[in-house]
Amino acid sequence: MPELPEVEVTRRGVAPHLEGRTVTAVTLRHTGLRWPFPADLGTTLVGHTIRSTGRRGKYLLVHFDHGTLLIHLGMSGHLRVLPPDTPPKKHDHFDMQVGDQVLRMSDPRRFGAVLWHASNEGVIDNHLLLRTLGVEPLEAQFDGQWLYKHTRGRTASIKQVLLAGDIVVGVGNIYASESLFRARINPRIAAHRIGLERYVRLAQTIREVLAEAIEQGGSTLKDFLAVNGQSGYFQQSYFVYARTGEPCRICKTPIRQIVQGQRSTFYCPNCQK
DNA sequence: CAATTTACCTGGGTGC
DNA sequence: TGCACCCAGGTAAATT
Repeated sequence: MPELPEVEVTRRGVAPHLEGRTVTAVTLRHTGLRWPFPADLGTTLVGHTIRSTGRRGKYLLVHFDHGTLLIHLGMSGHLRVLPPDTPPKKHDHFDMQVGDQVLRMSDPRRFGAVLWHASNEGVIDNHLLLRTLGVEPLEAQFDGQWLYKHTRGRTASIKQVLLAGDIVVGVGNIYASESLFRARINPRIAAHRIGLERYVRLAQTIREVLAEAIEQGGSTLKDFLAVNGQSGYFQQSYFVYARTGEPCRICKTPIRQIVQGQRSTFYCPNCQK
């Protein structure tokens, strides 16, 4: 499922095909995904030129002079750049033709989103879905101090607090488990009981894991495919995720799987204290 | 009131 | 072949 690295890999993949090009057509094959598609999206976009692309958390941003298109891949979405005459498949719900190519969004489970934020509604960071997000994990503001400061008074487990996204964004289920393993922190520990020293280590491993995953083209589990149709291979680097019962790569102890907040967590009971 | 928990959306995969 | 069930990310509602 697309987490921050997959979204960033997607952004880098589509950006050269989008930036500086003009939208010539929009095709919708469904009424919407998580939310209805914006009304008159074709009218809004056709004839307008894409100025740049960006990303906020797991939201892919396509900037125009008059507003920003927000694309969220949900858990099963992906984007491809294709020749416009490519026949659409069952779950290809959204096409945006740019120049002589088409940006096509497929999302079988339709947990994703395509939204429009007009410039006259204010800066994109004020968007209802973006304004409550935590800091970007790869930007300078995010460090051990930041984690420590914002976890005082948080009694939930560190795993769930990472996933919540209000302190730091983009750390989904896979990378939360992987980061905590590398930082040697037990995912069940209450966030407010973890000290500054361990948070410095955790911030560092979160940065490392995400940066590595981006370099390796993201992970491919189930539905995620990179823009060129090839899969990433970060999943080959997993230490704990989806390795229930398999020996820890460090100490050979069987990897344990537990449920926290209705989500699976994977960890090594020996390495992570 | 802020933090936390629960419910919800969808459809592919699994197991009976 | 069918079908109940599970799981996932992120939001909103409910609860503490």
